[in-house]
Amino acid sequence: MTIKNHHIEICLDGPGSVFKDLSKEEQDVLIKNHSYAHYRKGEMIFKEGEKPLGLISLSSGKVKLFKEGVGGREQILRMVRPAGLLGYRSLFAGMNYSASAITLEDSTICIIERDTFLNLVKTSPTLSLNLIRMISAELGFSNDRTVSLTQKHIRGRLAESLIVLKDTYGYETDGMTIKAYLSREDIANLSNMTTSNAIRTLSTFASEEVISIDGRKIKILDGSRLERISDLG
Amino acid sequence: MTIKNHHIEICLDGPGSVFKDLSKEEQDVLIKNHSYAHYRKGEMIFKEGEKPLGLISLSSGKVKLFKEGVGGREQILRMVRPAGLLGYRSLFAGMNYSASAITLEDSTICIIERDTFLNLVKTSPTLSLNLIRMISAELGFSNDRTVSLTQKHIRGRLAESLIVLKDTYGYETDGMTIKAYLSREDIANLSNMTTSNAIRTLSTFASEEVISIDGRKIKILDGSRLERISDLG
DNA sequence: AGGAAAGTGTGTTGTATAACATATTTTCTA
DNA sequence: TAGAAAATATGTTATACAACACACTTTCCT
Repeated sequence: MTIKNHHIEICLDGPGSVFKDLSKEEQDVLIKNHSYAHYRKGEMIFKEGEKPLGLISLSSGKVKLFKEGVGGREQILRMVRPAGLLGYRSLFAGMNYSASAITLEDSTICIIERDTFLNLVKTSPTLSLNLIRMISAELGFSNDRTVSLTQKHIRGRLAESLIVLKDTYGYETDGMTIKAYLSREDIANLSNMTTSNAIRTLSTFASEEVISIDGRKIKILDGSRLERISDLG
Repeated sequence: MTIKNHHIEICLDGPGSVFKDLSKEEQDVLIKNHSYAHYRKGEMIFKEGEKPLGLISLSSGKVKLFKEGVGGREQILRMVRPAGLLGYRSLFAGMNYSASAITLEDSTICIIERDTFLNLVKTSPTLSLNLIRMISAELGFSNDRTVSLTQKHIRGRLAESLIVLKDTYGYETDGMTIKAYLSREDIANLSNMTTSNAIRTLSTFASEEVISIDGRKIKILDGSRLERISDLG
């Protein structure tokens, strides 16, 4: 039996992994045909327009997936956490990447070779159903965000983004601090607003004691209030 | 052998159908386990929050899929054409509909019973791969739209919507008239703007001779110019 | 260590577009 | 077929937010 190293183990069995309930044999194929890579904080994993080499699964760290819009303005589409996949869309479509991925902290990825992955999808109903469910969920998220980002006002958009961050990365052990330390610029790009307005609105939330801020550390003091701000738009 | 009626035939073999290259046996299962329904223009097929009964495939007509946002404001997520699917996302997630569907003209749908569909997905790698490809494509579309709708200015958003309509429904035989006759309000809800601004901007485009308008009939006079307006934002 | 670069914070101005108002035309429907 | 309702059209006003300017602080290099 092949010995799983730590990185691929997380990619296979980590939270929400699409490979979770595959058979030993199927997982073995993946173990034998993967490689991995480390990236330091702020490094680019891939860039819009490049050709995908394989399926990427995040083993550790945090990654932002984003598109460049009008005038190079960045819109973050999704925040990725370990066992999350990157680049599968382009892989299935046989197209080049239509978004870029950059690490937010030191990260490790597993890369599963293109054909290995596609063949496994063809032979494993479990995997394909997991993939269908995962992509469907992401489509739902994307649709929700389209409506939020276009219709909600600044306060609502920022509140929603903080909730998204909390839901994606969870809390530190204190049960209040969001386990993600983004720059104000990234928070702005997640929320479709300028950096200035992200800074300003975060300060306002802090003065209203909905959150507290200490550098990049954000504590959610009043979750239900934050939820209400997000819902009202 | 089961005789295909006209409606299910389109759903199985129509343009972009995910059932297209299924085996005779597999298609037969669908033929035996489907029903169909007619809707007149403007009728609701399903509403956000309702429970999905089965997979819906559009056999004829046109349908808008939309979400209600802040203050009931409608955002059209997708325009559906024959052989396009509706409601699969909720079906896979086992959730209620998270968007509503209304016909834009008299339409016919085929309904494939929930379990029939899910079982077929489990046993047919062809179907699951087709589904994965289709959902991936839609996710790509959704991501693109998120960026366009949030970042482009009114002219760019409207231009893009006209291009989307043209790409989805094509031209009439004259090769200029968009084969879709939406209300100004629907065009606005597709483009994330108010009805007034949709009307105004359409007029401007007409006065610039990029398009011509005659009631709901829209002719694209200068496609490359329209493309440029869309790209510039 | 010391200078540059990046990130954070706050006030001011400009503008795109929503909101509103109202007229006209077209489409339903009883 | 008349009256109501919906859709289209256009002008005016209000405002949310981007854009800009600038000070201050932290982080990054070599």
